[in-house]
Amino acid sequence: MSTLSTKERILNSTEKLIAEHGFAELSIRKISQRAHTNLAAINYHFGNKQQLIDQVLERRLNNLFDIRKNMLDELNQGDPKKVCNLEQILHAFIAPALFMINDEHQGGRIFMQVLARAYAEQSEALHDLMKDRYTPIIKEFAEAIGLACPDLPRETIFWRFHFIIGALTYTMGHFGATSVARQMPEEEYFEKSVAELIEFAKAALSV
Amino acid sequence: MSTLSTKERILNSTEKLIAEHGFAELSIRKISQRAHTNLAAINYHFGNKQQLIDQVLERRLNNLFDIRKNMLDELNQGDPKKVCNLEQILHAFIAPALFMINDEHQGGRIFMQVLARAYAEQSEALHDLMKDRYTPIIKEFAEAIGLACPDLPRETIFWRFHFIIGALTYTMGHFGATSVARQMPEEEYFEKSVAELIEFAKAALSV
DNA sequence: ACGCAATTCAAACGACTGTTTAAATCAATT
DNA sequence: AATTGATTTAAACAGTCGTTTGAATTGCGT
Repeated sequence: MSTLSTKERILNSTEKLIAEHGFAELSIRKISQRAHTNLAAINYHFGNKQQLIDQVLERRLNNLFDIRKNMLDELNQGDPKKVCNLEQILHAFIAPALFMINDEHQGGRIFMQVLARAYAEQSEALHDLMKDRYTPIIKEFAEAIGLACPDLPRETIFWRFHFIIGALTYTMGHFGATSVARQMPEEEYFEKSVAELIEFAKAALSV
Repeated sequence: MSTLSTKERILNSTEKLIAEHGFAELSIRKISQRAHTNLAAINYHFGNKQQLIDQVLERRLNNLFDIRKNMLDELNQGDPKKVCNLEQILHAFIAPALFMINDEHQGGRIFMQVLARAYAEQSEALHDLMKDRYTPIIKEFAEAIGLACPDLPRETIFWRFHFIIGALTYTMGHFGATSVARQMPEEEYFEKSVAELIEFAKAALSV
């Protein structure tokens, strides 16, 4: 049916179905139907439904975290104590997430809706992934921001960064919805979102 | 069993079950069991499951919007063109939402997790409610912020306010989780959240 | 071309889903 | 006390759910 393997087709159709209709209506029958395969293929390749969902989340999140980490390391040049430019730090954190959304070919926007829903549902697998991979990188970014904003107390940095993550998460999850309401072309609106969010974060950290 | 009516007990148990286990595991059998009533009582009082969920959302959202609107009108003194203090405007928007969270007696924190989940699931009923009631009030606040920040372009106001709403929504949805991680008493942490979020929003609108 | 392992498939399992039906119970009015 | 309407109940309905089973099929190394 396609050049992709059964396993890949299952992962893709799962992602699309979650984005389109949420977790509530997600069934392995619909998944297998959309992936042009059999019911039992899912249990064969992934064990059970939950482990399939976990792998959908992991597949892209690991990628996002790697990109963020690499961009920060490039600024750092391997030295966590190096003082970097605030805008570049924020760019390294924000841009990969939003670029992933705009990567229509790879279904990035779809994934962000999936992620937003899994986050709200407080998925256990997602929580574990966050603790193991996300939190350490968050801390690295917080450290870098602290060095770039020497006038702000450590505690303030924590709070402001927390709120910036909130603004980013909200924007990612509602990107499709808001872009419809705008009158500019979607591509233009996307780039505007990235720029405005970075400007917003800079302003929030400047006082 | 209780002083509350069957209808109220159903609404409350629904809210609690969504907050505890999400929409995925929500069944009218569990709801009726927890409300100490019969299966068919739900269909009798609410028509069907979806209309029950809709009423759970509406019950509290209408209340939140009313409070916000009243607080803004008090600042305005009924005149939408009156220039108000930025901090007071932000307080009128942010505080009612966070106070609702802290109202443990009325189950406010529970509701905010419900709201976060419904929002992620892109509930149709919630979307309609937003369009009819939320959007107009958002616009009123945006107007008031615009008057309070004469140096910022109208478009910038739009973006920054959008991000502030994101930070607020994120904080509401994850309040339970983050408060566990903090070492200060919960009550203190709550008040700190409100103050920090208002300071954050002020900073984000000051440049 | 054979044999073995990996993969795919149809079918069935038991459990759970939302909703409907009609009978039973309750509360209030005449 | 009888009657009426509102409420609650138990039971059944027709689907869908995730998972398992064992047979059929495929593809690859020999």
